[in-house]
Amino acid sequence: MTDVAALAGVSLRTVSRVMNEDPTVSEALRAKVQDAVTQLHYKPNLTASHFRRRGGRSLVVGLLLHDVAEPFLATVHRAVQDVARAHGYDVLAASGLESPEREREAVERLIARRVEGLIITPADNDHRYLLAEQMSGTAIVFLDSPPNFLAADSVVTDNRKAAARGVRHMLDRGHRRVAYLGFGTGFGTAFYTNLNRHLGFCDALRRRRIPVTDAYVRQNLTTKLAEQATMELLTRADAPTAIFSAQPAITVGAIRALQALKQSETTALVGYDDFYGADLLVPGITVVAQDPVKVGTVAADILFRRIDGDMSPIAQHVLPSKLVQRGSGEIPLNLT
Amino acid sequence: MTDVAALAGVSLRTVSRVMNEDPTVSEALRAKVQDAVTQLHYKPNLTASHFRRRGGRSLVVGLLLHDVAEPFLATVHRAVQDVARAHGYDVLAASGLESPEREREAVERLIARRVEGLIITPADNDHRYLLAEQMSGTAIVFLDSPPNFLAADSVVTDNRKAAARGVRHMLDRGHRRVAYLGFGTGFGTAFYTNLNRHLGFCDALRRRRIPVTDAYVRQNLTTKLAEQATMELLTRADAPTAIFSAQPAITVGAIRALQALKQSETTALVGYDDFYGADLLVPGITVVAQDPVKVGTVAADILFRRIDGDMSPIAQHVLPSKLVQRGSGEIPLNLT
DNA sequence: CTGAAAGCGCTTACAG
DNA sequence: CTGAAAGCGCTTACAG
Repeated sequence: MTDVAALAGVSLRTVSRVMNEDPTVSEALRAKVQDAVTQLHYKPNLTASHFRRRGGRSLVVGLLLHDVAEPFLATVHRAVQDVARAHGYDVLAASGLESPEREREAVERLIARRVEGLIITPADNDHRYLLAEQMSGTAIVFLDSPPNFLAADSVVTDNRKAAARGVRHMLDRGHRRVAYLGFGTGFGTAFYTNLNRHLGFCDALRRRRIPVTDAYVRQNLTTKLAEQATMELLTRADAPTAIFSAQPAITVGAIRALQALKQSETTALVGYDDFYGADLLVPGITVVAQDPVKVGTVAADILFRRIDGDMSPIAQHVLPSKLVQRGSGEIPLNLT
Repeated sequence: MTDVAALAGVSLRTVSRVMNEDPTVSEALRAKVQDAVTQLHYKPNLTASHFRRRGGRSLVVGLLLHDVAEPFLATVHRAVQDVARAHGYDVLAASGLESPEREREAVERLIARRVEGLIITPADNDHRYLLAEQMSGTAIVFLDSPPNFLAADSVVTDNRKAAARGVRHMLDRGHRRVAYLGFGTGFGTAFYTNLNRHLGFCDALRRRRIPVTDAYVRQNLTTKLAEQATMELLTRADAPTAIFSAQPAITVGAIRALQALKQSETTALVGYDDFYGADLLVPGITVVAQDPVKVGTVAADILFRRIDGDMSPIAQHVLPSKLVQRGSGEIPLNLT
């Protein structure tokens, strides 16, 4: 910029004004500066400019996800990007939060980059470490599960109600032996969402006065383990006739087992959250699903409202899930 | 940092050394500084530090993708993130490159942020606008399709060979009437990859002395349009008995049509690139697929090698695709 | 409407 | 081993 000023024969300040499209610059000077800019291939340095700017606004927000490649989160990411762009912000995303330590490390990194806001899908169960940052003015929104030991906005789904609804859907069709295939225990979002989906499962059974036992409950599953668990459950004497799966990865494992056992058409299956191809399977897979675009958009909207100075009380925003009937969940109990 | 120095009673330089874990600092001073840091809740400002650092290294690379939510690209993104993290870099990703203008806008933005490297899935057909940036030292790697009018590294797939192989797979099973369902014409990657896949399709036919006509070729499809095109093609008198689909979104459309016509088990289908659930369908969908993790890792490796000063000649890296047989591509010609 | 100067939070030769 | 000073590329009161 100094070079531009020198070549154009004006002061730094004038160049700065031209670059920022300040209207109070005479046309003649503007032209001279523009000429110098093109001659020197000058490109503004956003880093330097925001660094110096009032309040040191970086025009960057951070997004912490377990994995940007996970389809649901990838769609959330895109939605956040779109909102950010509309506000003139860029988004710095980090993945790989497989442990509380990794979450903190990634957060530190983003804080060091002076992001103005942070959207977090938590991997940790204790967010007091964010207090100082929050007090220094950084907006923080939690996604998928609320923070612990910290007052901050969050955007979550009605995990419990939605799961109950999915299970009830199968109970309505005569099933009484329903399996629950769950994932994480442990930390953060995995713990929170799985817990609530499991509670919803229990709610549905209890409401129908079906004894809630752990006999049909399997936790800590992956795709592979879900396949094995399903095989094992379905080959028991008192095998479940319906399955509720808490997550797409697990649903896929269950489907593999059902196909191997040739029971896809006879065992009811409802999964939590939609996945690509679910409608192409035979039967189509019935799911209770959240809308990832909505989740990302709402979270980003709240974040930018806070960044813009919104001081309204902190809130937990609960988004509804919807039941998508495709066939697998409508399979009735077979009274042979 | 000034505050920390004041509280610890040392100079700025000493604080800087401690923060950067410079070993030539006495233990006593280190302890004093650390105390001050914790007392003041001091957090280093990466922006300022890299801003001042030799060469103005930002430790950020930019990643331009059509859509971070697209499953293939989301996985590429994750791979790039992982490599970047290993190098101590963050990645700034931008989506929504639906036009050459948007590509340029996004690139300008990243340049203004002084990224040290750029990985681009091009939407434009003319990359001369990047020349100045390239000469100023920014590493640039193209993904999915090579640059035009610019000498830069690229990581692409053997689109033509892989498509030919997929088509040949069906010809080997007796088919002679094969349809090609393609996507973009127009700009950038969509144009390049679709063109080469189509050429591969033609290669395979020609090698078997099957006349290459446009009768079974449909371009510019989306999922919806692919479904319609497939319906239309299969209800003709001389309907094709095999289908080659150039992209997952299109493959899904074709599958819908095949299911609606109850011809999933009788019409051969091979798709380009794998997709979630392809192995769960009945029949499973045979695909020629690239490995997105590999694509992202290779591109990032090259980028960081360039950032680290590698001056070896610019190269086009061609990654192999593999044929994944799952059933749909092995359906033989039915000689009724 | 424009120029000269200070300063954002750091790092880095330069002395000592 | 450490301090005082300059400066990265900008913006912003302060004068004129």
